[in-house]
Amino acid sequence: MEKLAYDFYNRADVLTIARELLGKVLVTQFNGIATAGRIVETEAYAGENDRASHAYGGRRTARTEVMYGRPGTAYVYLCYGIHHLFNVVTNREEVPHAVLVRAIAPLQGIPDMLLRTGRAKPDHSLGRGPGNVSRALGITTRYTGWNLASREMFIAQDGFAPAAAEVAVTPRIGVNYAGEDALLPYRFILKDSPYVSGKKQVRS
DNA sequence: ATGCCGATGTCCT
DNA sequence: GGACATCGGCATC
Repeated sequence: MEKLAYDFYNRADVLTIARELLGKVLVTQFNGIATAGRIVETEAYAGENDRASHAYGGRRTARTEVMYGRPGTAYVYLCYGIHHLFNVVTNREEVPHAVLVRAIAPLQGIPDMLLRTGRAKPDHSLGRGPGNVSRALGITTRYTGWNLASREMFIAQDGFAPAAAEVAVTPRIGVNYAGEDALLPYRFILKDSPYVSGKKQVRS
């Protein structure tokens, strides 16, 4: 597998990056435990002009500072006091764009993912939803600011590339507070993946 | 299948 | 004090 290079993240169009992250592989190797999953759902957050973004209006806090930093770093923050949500910082420095990874299809280290998430058997909930993604991969806020080309945490390409017909675009989840920006088509999913988050999922 | 609820760090008013 | 890029469990239909 080939790690995504700096130039992949250092681009101006966060929507293109969010779309292209579909099918890529997110890998963690913390404490010698290797786990990996294929990204099947992403959301773009377009920084200062996006009401749904933590950086809306150019807001800078200790938490959001990494979004203003180097493209290709991890922005991990705590949501609702419980869930660690994993994002990829994009665009050049000082432009706080990011892509939230909302779901993965588990590829490697499934027994360790089960241990981390307290499940007995793998099912479609294992990598579904941004909180579950981080739990399965062992990602916590201590890894915010980490380079995504590091040995312990990176995104790679293994040759899988979804066709345009397999990709759907929808509004983002859980951003109703963002007014009109909640309607923007900034969420990208692999249509047929059972791991994609959202309301209706029947099979197990 | 749908809905309510509790958990609870960070940021804002 | 309240809202928030959520989740899982339980109650109810």
